[in-house]
Amino acid sequence: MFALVDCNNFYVSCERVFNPKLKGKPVIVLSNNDGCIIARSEEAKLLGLKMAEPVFKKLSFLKKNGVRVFSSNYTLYGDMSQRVTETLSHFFPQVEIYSIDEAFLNLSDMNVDLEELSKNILTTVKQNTGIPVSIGIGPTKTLAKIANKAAKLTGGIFIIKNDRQRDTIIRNTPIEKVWGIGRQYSKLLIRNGVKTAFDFAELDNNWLKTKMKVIGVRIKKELLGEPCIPLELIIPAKKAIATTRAFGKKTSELKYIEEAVSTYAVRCAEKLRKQKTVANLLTIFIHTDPFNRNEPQINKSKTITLPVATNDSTELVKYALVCLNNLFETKYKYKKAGVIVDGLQSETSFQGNIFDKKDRKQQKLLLQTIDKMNAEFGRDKVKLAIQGSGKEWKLKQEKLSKRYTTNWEDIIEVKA
DNA sequence: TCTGGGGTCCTAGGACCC
DNA sequence: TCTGGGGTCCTAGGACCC
Repeated sequence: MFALVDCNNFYVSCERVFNPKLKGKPVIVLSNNDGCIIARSEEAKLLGLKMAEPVFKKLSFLKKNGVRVFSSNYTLYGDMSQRVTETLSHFFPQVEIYSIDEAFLNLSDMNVDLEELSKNILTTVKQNTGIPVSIGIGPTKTLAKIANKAAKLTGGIFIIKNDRQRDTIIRNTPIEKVWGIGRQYSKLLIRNGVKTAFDFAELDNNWLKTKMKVIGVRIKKELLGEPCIPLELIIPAKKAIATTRAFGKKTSELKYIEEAVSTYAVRCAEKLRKQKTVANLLTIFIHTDPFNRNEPQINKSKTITLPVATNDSTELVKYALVCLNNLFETKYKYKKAGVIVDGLQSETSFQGNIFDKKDRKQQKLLLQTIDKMNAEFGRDKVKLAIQGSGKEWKLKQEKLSKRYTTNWEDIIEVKA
């Protein structure tokens, strides 16, 4: 059996842990740049606020209904996520961290009453971290996901115990709610009369294979209780790393875009060094604001193969700027840029270049020192001059809460 | 005025190898 | 009139996830 533990309205719950006044009130958390609604408390959902809704369309509504609004605070959420995972790891040897707010558990060798176990998890996680979670249990990951959805309506726990229960629950699961069925497949399936997970499980394998390839067949098996997706216990190294952002305000100035792109490249280099990999492909993209129909639009990208795979900030910045200058045209107002590194290989064993005469030892030492200083004194305390101040393009984050758990200055004070 | 960011997997098709 | 067979690797594009 698999369990899926899912934190309820995770980002909102994180905010509530440190600000109990938010309990019982409608609360939402916004995406980067304070753009869209990406987390909602139950009260906010009841008000009819939708996921991914642009917040500017709702400003007066939010005010009228006393909705509390927060910018996303990933430093806080990341740390809280780790605390939840730690608690789960005490219970179980086999935990797969599936996302920032979800974990799969393997319950196969657990000789205990699942109901009791689930209750225990619920209360312990709540006690240790302050975060409420729901648990869905089923014979496959796909069914555990479905059970988890049901758990949200039944007090936090739902267990699919036998085939009869499985049949009932998949009959009541709309096809678009199934893990792995997105918008496009939903449309296709509904067109073909497949409305529920149960309908899907009855489909002919050949039809499935032509329409949805191996993925479709796998989902069908999972829905019928045959596990095809194993627990991933080791977090695999990333195969690509991206840093992409919309600017706080639009700009036509190459200088500012250079600052932003350099900063994104440095960020990618830092992420590469952290997982001890080097990249040999670099992609830069820039584009205008796709929502503004009145302005001329442009959306360009350029990918280059680096002469030697690297995680050196200065080198990535150098090539990123070459690409950018290649793409940039003065007449547009740019809204977003991004840097993506690809073709990642291990730092210690990658394909060299016989013409490369550069001494990399010295440079590596320098980068390690910078990483250490920035870890201690704060991001970008030591940075490249080209990165600039960021005040022309940095994110809008007007409703940011404190970093309660990772920053001494933000720690909560108790007055007695 | 204002609409997020960061990933993965699968497949088809072309280039290339012996 | 007639020109092999069996592979791998890479990339772009489309789907998905949170």
